[in-house]
Amino acid sequence: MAKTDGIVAPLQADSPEPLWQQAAKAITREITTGKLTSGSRLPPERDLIDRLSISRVTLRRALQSLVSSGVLVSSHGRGWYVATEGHQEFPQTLESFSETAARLGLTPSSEVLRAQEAPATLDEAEELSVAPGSKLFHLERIRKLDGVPVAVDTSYFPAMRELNLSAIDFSAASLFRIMSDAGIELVRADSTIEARGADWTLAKHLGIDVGMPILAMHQLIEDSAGRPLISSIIRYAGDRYRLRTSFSRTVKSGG
Amino acid sequence: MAKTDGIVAPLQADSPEPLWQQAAKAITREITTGKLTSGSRLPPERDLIDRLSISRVTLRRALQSLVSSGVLVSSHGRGWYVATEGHQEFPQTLESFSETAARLGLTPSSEVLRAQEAPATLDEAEELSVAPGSKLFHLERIRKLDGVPVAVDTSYFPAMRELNLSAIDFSAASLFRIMSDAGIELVRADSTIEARGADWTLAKHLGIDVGMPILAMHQLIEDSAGRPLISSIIRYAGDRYRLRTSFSRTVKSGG
DNA sequence: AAGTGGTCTAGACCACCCC
DNA sequence: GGGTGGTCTAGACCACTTA
Repeated sequence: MAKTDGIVAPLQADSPEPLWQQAAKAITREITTGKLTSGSRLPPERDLIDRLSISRVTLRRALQSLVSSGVLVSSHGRGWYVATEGHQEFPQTLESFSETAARLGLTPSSEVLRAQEAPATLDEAEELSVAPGSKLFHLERIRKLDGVPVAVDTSYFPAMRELNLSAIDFSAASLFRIMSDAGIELVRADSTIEARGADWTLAKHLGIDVGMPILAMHQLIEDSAGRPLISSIIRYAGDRYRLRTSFSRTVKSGG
Repeated sequence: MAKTDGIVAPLQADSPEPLWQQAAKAITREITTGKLTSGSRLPPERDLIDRLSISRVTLRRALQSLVSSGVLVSSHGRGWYVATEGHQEFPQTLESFSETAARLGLTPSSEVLRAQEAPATLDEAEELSVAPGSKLFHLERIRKLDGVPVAVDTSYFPAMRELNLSAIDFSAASLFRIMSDAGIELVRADSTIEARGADWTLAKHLGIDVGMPILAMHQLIEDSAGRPLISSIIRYAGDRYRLRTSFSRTVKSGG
């Protein structure tokens, strides 16, 4: 009975990170390491609170956060289940470039046009809430599918030392992955999406004519505290890409 | 001191609706009726639990739900505030046409191009999971802001009897409102967004040149059981509209 | 120091599922 | 009936803000 076959409990109460977040991560870890497979049932809540040494309310807060990230689903009277690929709800999550590539069976690649530090202009500084003139890292890449140019991605963000930017091969790296590895959590992206005509530069990079339709998405990506961390504009050739997402409508007050 | 100047408490424990939802609605009501104005501070949590006769945990669940719908914001140590226009977080759902109009202070209107029943084609039938040849209602409208044509909205959906379609003035009606009034809940919309060039018809309706950039969003709107109910394509003039939303990224394990 | 939101607990009761 | 998730409570302690 001392056999803790499954989720264990190294949660620490003195950490600045709330217990429920630690619990959520502990559960996620069981899934990513394969100890809990897709579609399988979790131990009952009353077991988990013992193993994790937290209260049921706290555990449920962790479980709830995993529901809203689409990792778990609950079934009243039956139990908690790891979300299956098909059943996976992605409320408000945009399919990423590499996810799209995988879905279509195509190989994604990048051509780096620019990867350097530069002092922030007034506009850039205001957008990211940093001091004008402070160091920003600018990254500009052509994104390709099976070698065909599909989009131009232009991003900038504060050149934080812990990112170790000089060591990175941006033709392969994912910006989200880099940030995540540095312990920086990106949780929200305020986005605007519009259609424009291609300007000369963009037309050249994408191999299309000037004036052809371009799908432009601007995102201001924030951490959990709402601090803006990355500004990004990605411009897709209109006839080569399509954004996919699934919106869920909020249940407004019963007017 | 018996003066309950503000939020009162007609919550009923025997209702099928959870207490925290009732509480959330009660608070929303105070805002929509103007008793709590934009930017103003709410009474402290420990007051509210007395007035509403609920526990603090339950109240906080209600408050939290209003945060995620962008109605309230909290400030540690200071209090709860009604979200202001400027502080307004991006909608977690896609901002609707009329919501956008309201945000910009413009008057939305519609010109009806088509509003009639027609038998479903094979493609239409497949998309909505109905029998080919069954009655679909087709609605096509030009959407305007302050009289300026901004988009063409083309939708079709099964001609359900309970919708009472012949009695509706589609130049003013919202499709979502009609469905909601008929007791039909629209909860999810699988969406694709792309940029195209305007064809001749669209150019004519929007008063722009052929080939100008168009932002086209296709939505397949589903009820809570995942049944497709409405297929809709809305095509915006690229230089007159911009979609706004806020994506949340799943918090993956801290690997 | 007082007031306020943020986190957490232990325990209760209910509704649903399956045997 | 026994197991499971869903809701709710009363009370505690902590962290931040304001004076």
